[in-house]
Amino acid sequence: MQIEESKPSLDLFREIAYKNPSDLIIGQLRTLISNGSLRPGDKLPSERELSQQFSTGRGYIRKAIQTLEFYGILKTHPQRGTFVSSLGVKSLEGLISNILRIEGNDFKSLIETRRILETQTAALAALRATDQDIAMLEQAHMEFCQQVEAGISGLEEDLLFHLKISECSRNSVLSSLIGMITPGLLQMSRDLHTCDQGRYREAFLEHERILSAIKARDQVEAKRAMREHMNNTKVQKEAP
Amino acid sequence: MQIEESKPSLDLFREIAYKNPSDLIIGQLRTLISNGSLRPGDKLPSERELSQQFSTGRGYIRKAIQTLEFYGILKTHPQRGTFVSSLGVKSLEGLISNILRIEGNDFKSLIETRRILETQTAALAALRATDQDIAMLEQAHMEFCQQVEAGISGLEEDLLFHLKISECSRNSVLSSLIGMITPGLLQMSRDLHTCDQGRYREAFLEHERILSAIKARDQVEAKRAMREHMNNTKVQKEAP
DNA sequence: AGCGTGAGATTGGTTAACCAGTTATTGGTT
DNA sequence: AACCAATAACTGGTTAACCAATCTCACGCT
Repeated sequence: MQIEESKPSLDLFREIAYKNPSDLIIGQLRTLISNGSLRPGDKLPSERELSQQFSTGRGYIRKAIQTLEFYGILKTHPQRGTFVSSLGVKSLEGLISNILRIEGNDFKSLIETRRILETQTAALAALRATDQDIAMLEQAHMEFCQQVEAGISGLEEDLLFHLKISECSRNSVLSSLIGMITPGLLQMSRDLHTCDQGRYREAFLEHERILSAIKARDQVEAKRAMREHMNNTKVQKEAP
Repeated sequence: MQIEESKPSLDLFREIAYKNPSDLIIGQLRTLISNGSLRPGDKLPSERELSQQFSTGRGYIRKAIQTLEFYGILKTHPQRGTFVSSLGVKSLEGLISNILRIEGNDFKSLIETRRILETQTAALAALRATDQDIAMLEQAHMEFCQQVEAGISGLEEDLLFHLKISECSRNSVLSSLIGMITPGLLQMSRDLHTCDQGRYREAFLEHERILSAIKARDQVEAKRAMREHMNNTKVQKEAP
């Protein structure tokens, strides 16, 4: 566990090692569940008891519990106590390990996932967009166009166009997920200067195709256009 | 805004109205960004100042900041301050509204999203699974089989099988996302008794097909098998 | 004038204490 | 013995105070 040695040369490692205390607590809770000390449906010890059992502040216990509740693993009733979800032990273990792994969201996975989400979202948008939605989309597209014409990067407007599409999909989960993974990508994209200026004119045309497909309610074409857009947008990093 | 009226007949509404204070703060921060009071790159006022400006506890400020940081909108440096991400104003607005909408994760969206994620994940697993991965998968499948044979529900093992597949996809983001949406679905599925006992035998066979496809490294077949599995698993609620 | 330097103010991080509501216990009554 | 009520203990929710690291800025030395 004592990863923090004398050489802070690689800051990446330090950032991984310096996990929030609450993440450690989540891990501890997982072992408790594995041990069988905490069975589904059981009531957790009080926050105070946990805090002194783990010898840490109660705030971290609270945060860990909130995280676990967000993922549906715990359920806390105010003034009554916190309870383990009625899922099975194995499921809980798997889920928690998944949660812990959420930090190592690497680059390629982000891009790949975005590709998947956006592609499907475009198809759904073509299926479900209302006339009002399409008007919104057109406006967003127009703003992007203006930025590109003005020679500005238009990265934000690009993102905004995609967010609007996700809203048109009428799928709140998809929309949320895209909103979650997009900022990181955008940041990386900006840091690496992935897109040269000429790229944006292409992107504009691709957007236009996507928009047309959605307007025409053509699912397969929307999907295809978005997939192509994603392929072109892909960060050219390992390309020789 | 004053939704909480005199009639608490519909508890659903109360639950929506009783948002965490931090969510309200997130909304406030959004208006600050919209106003232009908070421009990208700017340093936020100190947590204390914010807390008294919003007349609320500092803990809620902290929680809101943490949430916004998780989504990549803020970046906080210990002992230095919290800063607005260098994304554009419009993007920030769009993202935050997305975050606020994250609560209303409805049913159909969850199922639809799961279908999308799992389908693609299966294809990736077929592409990337190592021999060791496949051994894991087979063991998970076997355990599911045993549960079904024993007449037990096997809901947990079912989930575990899918989680293992997501791990095989070698895509940390996809894996995380599936881990995030699965518990809620599982809970609903259990509450509604979606799957009768006979269903599990079918599910077992479908799992077997998916596993075979992955073993054969056949992407399209894995995708197809998983899609069929999802179609059959789909909650039959609005079916006549 | 220019540059260190150190005290003070300010920051996010952390902990302890307080509050309102629930639950368990205990004592008395029937 | 059985039941009920009042009280004490305990719960999560919330706030205020403390801590170490950092930054700012004025002062003094060169």
